[in-house]
Amino acid sequence: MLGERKTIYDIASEAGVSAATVSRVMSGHPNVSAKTHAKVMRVVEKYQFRPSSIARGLYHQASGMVGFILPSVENPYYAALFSAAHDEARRAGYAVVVYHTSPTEPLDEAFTGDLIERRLEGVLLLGGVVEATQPPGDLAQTLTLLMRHMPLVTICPPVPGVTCMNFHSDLSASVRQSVRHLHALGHRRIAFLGGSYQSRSASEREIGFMVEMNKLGLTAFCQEAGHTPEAGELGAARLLAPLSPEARPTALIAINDLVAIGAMRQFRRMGLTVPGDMAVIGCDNQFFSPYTDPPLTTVDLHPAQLGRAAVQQLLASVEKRGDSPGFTQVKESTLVVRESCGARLGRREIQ
Amino acid sequence: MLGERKTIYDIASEAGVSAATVSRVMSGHPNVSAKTHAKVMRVVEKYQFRPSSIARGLYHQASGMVGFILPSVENPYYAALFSAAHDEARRAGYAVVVYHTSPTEPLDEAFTGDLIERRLEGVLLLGGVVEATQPPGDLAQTLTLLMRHMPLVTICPPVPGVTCMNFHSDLSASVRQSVRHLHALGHRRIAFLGGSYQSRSASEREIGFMVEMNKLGLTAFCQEAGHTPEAGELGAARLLAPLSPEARPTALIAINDLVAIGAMRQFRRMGLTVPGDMAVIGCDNQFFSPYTDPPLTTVDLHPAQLGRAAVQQLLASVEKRGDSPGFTQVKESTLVVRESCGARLGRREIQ
DNA sequence: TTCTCTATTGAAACCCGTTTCACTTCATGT
DNA sequence: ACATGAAGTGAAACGGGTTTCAATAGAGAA
Repeated sequence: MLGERKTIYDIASEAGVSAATVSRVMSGHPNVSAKTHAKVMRVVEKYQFRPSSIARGLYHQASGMVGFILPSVENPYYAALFSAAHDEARRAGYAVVVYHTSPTEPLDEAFTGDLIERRLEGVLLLGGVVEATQPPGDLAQTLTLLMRHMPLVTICPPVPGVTCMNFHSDLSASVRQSVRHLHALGHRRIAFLGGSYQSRSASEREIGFMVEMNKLGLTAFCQEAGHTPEAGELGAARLLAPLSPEARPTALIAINDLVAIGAMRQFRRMGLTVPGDMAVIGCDNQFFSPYTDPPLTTVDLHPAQLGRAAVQQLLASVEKRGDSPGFTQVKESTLVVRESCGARLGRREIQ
Repeated sequence: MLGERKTIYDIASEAGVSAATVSRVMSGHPNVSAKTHAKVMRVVEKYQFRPSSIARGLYHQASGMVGFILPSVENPYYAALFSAAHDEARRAGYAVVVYHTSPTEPLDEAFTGDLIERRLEGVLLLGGVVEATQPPGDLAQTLTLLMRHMPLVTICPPVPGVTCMNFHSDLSASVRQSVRHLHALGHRRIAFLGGSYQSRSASEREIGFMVEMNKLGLTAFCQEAGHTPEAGELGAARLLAPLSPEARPTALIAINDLVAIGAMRQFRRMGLTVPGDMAVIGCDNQFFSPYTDPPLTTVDLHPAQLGRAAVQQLLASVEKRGDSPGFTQVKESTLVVRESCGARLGRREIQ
């Protein structure tokens, strides 16, 4: 059934015209007589002929494709980012090539070499988890080299040493907002859970937490953990294990909603109620967050807006066909208040 | 900074050799003297030269790319499927081009035309939600036409009228297993929530439900709904609204875990406990399912295995370069028992 | 020293659309 | 009837690799 590939020449000779004419018909060029158009279209439809965009790309020196690099699409935050960015690129007629990075597939020169060989017209780097899997200096060098071949837009905290177009959420501000919200509710003992110092996106939040806690004159509880529910569960246990019930924090800010649901499970297991014994704030406002018990207070980073803006910028840069100056644009985040952090009125009121 | 594109001829003349020699060096052809190799590599590295895979593809008539079509990557089930399939394709050296279908972007001939023009070497169709957005007859015709140009593997219930390579989960069996599990726990009044008759994946489950309920001599409660938490919440309300407390089902099987968490939220709102007043079983064993309260009993369809097997089959077919016979392979599913469906021992024991 | 064989290398054709440029028609104006 | 111009069409060059085939150079054999 797989038909032998027809070329524009096959169509031309069967229709009794030249290849140039077929090309004009296919691309909707106006200077073709109605009669010729019909003759050609008959043959085109007979074979379901579609001109090869590979050959076309060779001539135009444009592949019509952009690349998206992301750590994993299984994290719903990246899925939301990816989905919006994808739709935006498709709407503009570009095909989207996806690349997952992982510890076994670091973003090195072998990796970017593939993007360059395929002549992608631009690259969008989604996500800041990447850098944890490889030496940061190498990443900067690899990206800078990549930028010699195509425009690059990143959606993550700026990579030190890389000057490119960058969109990201003010993660530090979002955590500070969460801290102030909890403080206003009467919480004084607040913990931060998740991330690792290797990850820029995590350390940015952690620093924001420290800064705000310090400003309020409070002692910060910090517990490193990963970015998954499992890590949240384990991290919550580690956080509380050495503390007597009176010394425990009364509120917890998780690095994301995944870690938050893990922590909440641990709290249930320990017999702690949310928000009574422990208020919880997550981050990312994922689809499941309104459905946790209690519904999770969280921070919406507006990934869809971020993804769309980044792609628009990328495509503008692609179509300009020249160097684009690097810049950084910060997107505001929004605290979404639900029931997982109530006012501090319970029996363990502190200070 | 965007360097003027170097070609193999530029490299050749600067290195003082012919283009053929550069080509041989780039592709690791053995018959090149060490001296020539070094001369060429010096220039290649100077310019970070990478041969255009577009030009190479033109000659070889192979793009080195496969396409994945899926309704949305925001549903974690598809994300898991996609992720595994992606990694498998990348491991084999193929680039993955993603296409979302949606009501505004139906899988019609304009859509597949893009795949054909780009000369993708194979297509993987992930997901059975697609068909709800367009007339089923058109879908069959479109896919059959597409198969004239490239191998097609689908991961969803077989599309009527399309003979292609197909992998899917036995959704009917998975629901029947859930019914039997609930029956064994003593439940007699069981409801099915979610999906719509337009979706094959949904109706397959619904039929499985009916068949098993009938076999057990029980009356089936069925409530149509979508595939999202919102739909689950609304559907659960609709299901229970007309029923007196005594007439209510004691257990609910949701079409997926998303619908299940929506329903569970509705039950909480109505003051019903899970599993005390209402046992719940979901489907898909999503990452959040162990973290609901109570942890959700669900069915694991092993999407990663399904995705990998499908891609292996697709690539085998691509590399064979000939027609592949259609077939259907069914993947077993596994009931994952957690705490959202306990034994029927409570005050509302029925029959 | 000369012949033979093999390792290396380059010229040219090929893959398949696109576009420029020149040429042929045919219609309109005079 | 003839000039002018516009519309329609085809030949050929181009884009950037790959591969075949022929040619050359250098090594080993006689």
